[in-house]
Amino acid sequence: MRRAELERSVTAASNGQTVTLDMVAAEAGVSPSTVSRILNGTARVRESKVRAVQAAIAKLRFMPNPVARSLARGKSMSVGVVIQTIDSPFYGEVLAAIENRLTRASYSALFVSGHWREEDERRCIDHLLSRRVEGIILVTSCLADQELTNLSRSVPLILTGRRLEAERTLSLDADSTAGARLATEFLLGQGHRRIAFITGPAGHPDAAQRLAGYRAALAAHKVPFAKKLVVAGDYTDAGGHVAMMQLLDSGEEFTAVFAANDQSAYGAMLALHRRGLRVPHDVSVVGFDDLHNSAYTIPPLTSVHRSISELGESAAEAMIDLIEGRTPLARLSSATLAIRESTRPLHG
Amino acid sequence: MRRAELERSVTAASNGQTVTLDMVAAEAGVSPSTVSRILNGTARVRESKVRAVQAAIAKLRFMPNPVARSLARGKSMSVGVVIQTIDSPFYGEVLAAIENRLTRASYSALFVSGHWREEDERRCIDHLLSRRVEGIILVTSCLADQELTNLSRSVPLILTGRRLEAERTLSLDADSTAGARLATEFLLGQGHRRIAFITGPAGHPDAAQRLAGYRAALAAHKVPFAKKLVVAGDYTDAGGHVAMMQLLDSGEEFTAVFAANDQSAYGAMLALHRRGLRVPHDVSVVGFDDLHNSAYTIPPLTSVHRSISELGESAAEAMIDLIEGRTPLARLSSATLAIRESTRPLHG
DNA sequence: GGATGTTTTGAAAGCGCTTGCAGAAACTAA
DNA sequence: TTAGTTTCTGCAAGCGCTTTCAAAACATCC
Repeated sequence: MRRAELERSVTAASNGQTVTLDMVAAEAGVSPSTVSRILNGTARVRESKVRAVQAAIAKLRFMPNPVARSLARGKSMSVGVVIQTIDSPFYGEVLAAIENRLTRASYSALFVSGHWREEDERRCIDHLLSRRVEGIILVTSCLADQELTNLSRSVPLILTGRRLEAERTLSLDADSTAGARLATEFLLGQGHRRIAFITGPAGHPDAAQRLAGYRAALAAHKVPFAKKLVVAGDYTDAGGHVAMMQLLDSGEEFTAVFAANDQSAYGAMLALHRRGLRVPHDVSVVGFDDLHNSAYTIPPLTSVHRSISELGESAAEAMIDLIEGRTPLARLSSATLAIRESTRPLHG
Repeated sequence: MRRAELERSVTAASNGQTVTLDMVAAEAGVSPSTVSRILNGTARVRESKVRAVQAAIAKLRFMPNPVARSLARGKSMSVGVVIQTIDSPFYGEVLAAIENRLTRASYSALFVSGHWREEDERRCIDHLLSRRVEGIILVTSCLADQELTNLSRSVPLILTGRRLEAERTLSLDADSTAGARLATEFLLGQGHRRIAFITGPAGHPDAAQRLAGYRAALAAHKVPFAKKLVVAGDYTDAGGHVAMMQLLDSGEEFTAVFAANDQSAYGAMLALHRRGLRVPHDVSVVGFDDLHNSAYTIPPLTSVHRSISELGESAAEAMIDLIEGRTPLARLSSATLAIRESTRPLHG
């Protein structure tokens, strides 16, 4: 049977001439329309013909040409996915999920990366549009609301990590605020009062939410917000490292730090390590995103977990709904905290 | 001008009716063929008409429909990219590079993941084939040589991390053997003699190369190969962790460990940490791939570096050459060692 | 058995763009 | 000015599939 599979692969592929629907029709002794109808189930066809056609299809190993199909139907069966950097663990997971869901619905995904540059992103979107994608999923975007609103007029949109009201547009906001609050409250609950925060890139809505969550938690616990404990990061390891160095240099006291994402936390932990501070003994660290890798850092990182693949799946699912005229129902399970070894009670 | 850009975006997109080449022709007062010729530069056209057409195109904001174009030309301008898991830092980097290069040549990439399962991979390939991709880049593959050879008969192939002779096929072997040898020799040079090795998944050609490189280095230095020092990993953090635990439990002595990839090394380092062994004080660790993250582990990991994005770019470049009938010249710069803080001279 | 109502089916006209072919135009040469 | 070239340019026929429309085939009923 191993042999058989091979056989199958070979013939399916190596047949020089491409088999067309017309050839199938000829072989089965029916008209092309009939074949098409059988293929798409768009009309009832006599059982005997169905069988004849199916036999012909099998014999010729016919595969409908999606390009022709797209042209005829005026639909491309593809959706664009804009991310900022493909090579980040976070985006990787999202993409995997999107691709997976989309493929199952026999759409295909066109990935493009905007590199966090407005201009690049605009070019990417134009590229997608010119490829006639039927919808665009923006996993984070640098563009202004106004511009996205306009875009939404020409193609359905899914936005993640951002809120926007527009026609045929769904914001799939993972509500980072709540997650950030959860993390901060956890630290507070462990007795920490001087909790530093490493931010995400300025101007990034999602990053703003995380800061907001941090502040909300402090406020709720009547812990004064100390501006000096907030240092700028940019969601990268390097940024987290620099931020922590700055913080340590500032002489400000703190017993815990909450980083706006895991990568920043990695950088921060390294900085602490270099300065001879131990995690969690001297400083507790919490991250956000719970990347796969975070269970294997030293020490394993406590982090806000928000099924990333669920986010991707939901986005894809919603996109399909939007394209096919249904009203998508977006429900994301809320964030939880993966508690590991990078945190400890203050006076434990 | 911010305003102007916006304007542009809007009109380009929101125009309800799709503008077709025929409309451009009408507007410019020429025949569709002429417009097409101007668009593709397939024939000389009177200067005055060229201008008229360009004006019409600009006025109508016409964008040629790639689907129609594909159908007419019989080319899809898209290439398939098969990887195993999209959500791994390594693949992420490769993809980014491939996407980047391909886009520049106005091809688009269709990514699919095979999840390390033969069957899945076969399905993916069928999917790509049915989408009429003009070539397939296999960033690692689970399939047998024979099957790939067959596949190569229907579409040009680029294989990375694997060697295969077939028509219209190029193996872009990053030569892991040399890299592995480099790493091992580095450890030997530092005085280590009992060097453990955590392998990649069994049956994976690339993993086999890494083991071969390790053995070659030992042999070259007349250090006996100790079977007991080789433990099975699977390229994941978890696998590396288990492998190291096993190794420690085995009671075998060693002063250094070389992991077949960075992720395994992360897992191994965590295992060492849990057992109270310090890196590099008690055990030196070397990884392979030099993921971005490896500069931020604790301690930062010494690792074999092989510009991943170069690999991706070259693969894409070669694919384009193959598709367009040129003979690709594949040159990959050789591996280097990124020396960081996870290793130290044995009697330093 | 013919009228009437239901399926089934095929012919043909696209979808938007490319291209071979041949006539029209613009030039050259005589 | 005319025949001979060399350029342009339009016509029309696809690319492979979908879909409308109406004819064909079959079933139903009085």
